[in-house]
Amino acid sequence: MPELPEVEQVARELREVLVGRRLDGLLHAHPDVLRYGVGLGPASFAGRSFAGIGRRGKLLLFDLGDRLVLTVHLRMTGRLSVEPSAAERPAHCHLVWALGDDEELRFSDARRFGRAQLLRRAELEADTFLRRLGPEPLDVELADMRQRLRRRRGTLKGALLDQSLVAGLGNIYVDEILHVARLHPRLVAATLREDEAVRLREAMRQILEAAIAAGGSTIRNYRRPSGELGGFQASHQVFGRAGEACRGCGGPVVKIVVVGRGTYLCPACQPKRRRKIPSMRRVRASAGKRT
DNA sequence: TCTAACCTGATC
DNA sequence: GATCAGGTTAGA
Repeated sequence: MPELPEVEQVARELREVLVGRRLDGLLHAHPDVLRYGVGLGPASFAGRSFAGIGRRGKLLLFDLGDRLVLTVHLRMTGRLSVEPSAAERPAHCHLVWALGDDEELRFSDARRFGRAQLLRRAELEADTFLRRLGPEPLDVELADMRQRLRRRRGTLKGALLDQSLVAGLGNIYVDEILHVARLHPRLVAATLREDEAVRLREAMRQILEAAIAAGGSTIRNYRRPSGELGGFQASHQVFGRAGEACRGCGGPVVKIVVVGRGTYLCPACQPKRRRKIPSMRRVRASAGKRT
C-alpha cells in the first residue's frame, strides 16, 4: 500500500509525536511480525526513547538511542498510529508499545506482510534489504540513473519498481511518473534516450514532491498515523482511471498488465515508440488541480 | 526475469 | 466463487 510519499508522511507525523518521548516497553507482539538482532528481545525496548525517525525508500527507521534502531516496513496494509491506551485496539493489531501518558504506539496490518526489526546499528548497516536499496528518487543524479537503466534488459516499469534501481517507487507512482514523462511502461529500460531520461527524472521529482505535499495517496487502505486519508489520489492522471478520459488529451486511459502488475496509461500520450504526441506540456497544471 | 507465495479483505 | 490489491522475495 504505501510508497515513498506515504511512508514519508508517516515518518513526519510520527516524528512530531514521538521524538524525545520515552518508550516504556513492548506490550504485545506477533512473533512473525517483529524480529530481533543478536542478543535483543522484548525487554530491550523498556527504558528507551525515540531519538529520531527517518525513512530510506519505503523503510521507516526509528532511532532508539544507544545504537539501537527499530525498522518498520508497512508492505501492503501496515499502519502505524499513536492512540490512547484506553482506545480499543484495531483489528489485526500485531505490535503495541507503551509510550507513557496513557498512550500506545500501534502497528496493525490485515495481511500481516509488514515487518519490524529491532537491530543494533552495526546489524542495520549489514542488513541486506537496506544494502540493496538504490538511491532516493529525489536525490538520484541523472547520469547515475541512466547508467542503472542501461544495465536493464526488462521493461522500464519493471526497472522502476525494482528497489535496487531507485528506492521508494511502487505501482501507483511509477504509473503516474511514466504518464507525466510521456513514456510507455513497456519501453525497454536500456534503450531510454537522454531526453527521455531527463523527462523521467523531472517527472519523478514533480510527482513525488506533489504527492508528499498532499499527504500521499489513499486508494483503499492507506491512512496517515493521524487517521486522515491522503489527498494525492484526486490528482492521479492515470492510476485507477481505466476507461476514463485522459486529462491531457481526452483519450481513454487503459489498463494493461506489465511485470505482473496492473498498469494504467494513456496510449496516446505514452506511445510505445516515438510518434507525434498531443501537447502534454501542461500536465503539470492539471496535476495540481482538484477534481 | 518471471511466477508463486506470503495473508486477508474487498469487489467482480 | 473467483479475482484483485499500494510489496517483497524465494525459487524456477
